[in-house]
Amino acid sequence: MSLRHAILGLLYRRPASGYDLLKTFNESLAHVWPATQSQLYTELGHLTSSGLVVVRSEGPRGRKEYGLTEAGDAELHHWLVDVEPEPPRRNDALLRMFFFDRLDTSEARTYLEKRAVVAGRQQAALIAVSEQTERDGGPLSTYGLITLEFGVRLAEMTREWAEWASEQLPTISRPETRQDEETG
Amino acid sequence: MSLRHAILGLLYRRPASGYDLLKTFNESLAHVWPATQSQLYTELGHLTSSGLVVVRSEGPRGRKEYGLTEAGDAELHHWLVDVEPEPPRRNDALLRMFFFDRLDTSEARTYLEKRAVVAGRQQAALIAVSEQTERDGGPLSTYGLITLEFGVRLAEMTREWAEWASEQLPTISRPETRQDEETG
DNA sequence: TTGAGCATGTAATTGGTTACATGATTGT
DNA sequence: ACAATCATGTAACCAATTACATGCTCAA
Repeated sequence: MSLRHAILGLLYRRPASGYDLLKTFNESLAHVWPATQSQLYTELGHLTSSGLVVVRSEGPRGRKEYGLTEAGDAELHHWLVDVEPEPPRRNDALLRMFFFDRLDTSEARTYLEKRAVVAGRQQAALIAVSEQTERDGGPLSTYGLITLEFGVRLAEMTREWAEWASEQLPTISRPETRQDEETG
Repeated sequence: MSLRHAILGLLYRRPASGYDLLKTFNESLAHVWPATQSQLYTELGHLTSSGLVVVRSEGPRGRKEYGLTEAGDAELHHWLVDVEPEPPRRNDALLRMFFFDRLDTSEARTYLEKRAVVAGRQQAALIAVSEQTERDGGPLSTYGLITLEFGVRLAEMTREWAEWASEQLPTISRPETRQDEETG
């Protein structure tokens, strides 16, 4: 469960309220680890109970500003260096490929060409963000740029793969015939 | 929710019991869409209620063999061609990168070098599986090979990215200092 | 006769999403 | 006064994981 670590990581930089964290999640972390308002407030409660964060100060409108405790700081470091990252377990796009023998070749080709176009657009968008971040500069952006670069390379790889895949398709249209038929 | 579609896709090839499906999930689908025994039996119940699958025959030990209905077949086709695949939303490894300014350069380098090694091993393993599948042949393996190729390219890209990233690290060790400290 | 493998199901818990509910402050 | 935004919290629901629970069949 990395949500707790995402919160610890943000609080390491500066103390923040649930409301502040939500904005950061939506603006910066949305594409690597989305979280909802509901989740954040719940998790801040859990983190407080387990002593990893603490309410530093209370402000207007019931605002509670959280900060890391020493235990929270240690847990963040432990997670960063000692815990093996879990690769994503599920991939909707790849799951489909397993069943493409159900389609005829022209349907499969249409699908793969669309994947290539979408990946190309994604790549262009990420490059734009990347260049903007670079222009804005600042030493803190180093790791942001490294993260973005992964996205750029992933999009590029996906586009190339989809183009390659559509060339691998059998040239004759051969939708497999069902063995038997029944209406539920 | 793609589990239902994974089940439909497998049942399109041949009728199967929950037990059969579990084996196929563990052997073939584990890396793109894992599912547990519990999930499969529950989902087969839902699919039956909604008329997408039907019990074709019952065998020894209470075995129930499921097959697609016409509605199930239509739903599978609809999903394959009309529904945009959802890209994975969460990436544990990338989330870490956001917080790497908390580490000093040597810790970050160690981490990234390990990523590169792991990705390289992964790539080798997938190439081996790929070559074996190719040798075993059969027209049904076309899409299996396309899926595997994605994995190979992803691993390669990850390795290259991790190597590149470790070169981007600032040369001086500069762990950010905490602004303030408190024990919960 | 016994153990491996076949075969199904339910319960409890966790993590995530959507929706509901409420209210305070601040700038115009 | 009013709207925008700040700010927190809970409830219901869904998907996934782990654990619990039971029993049959077949081959050695």
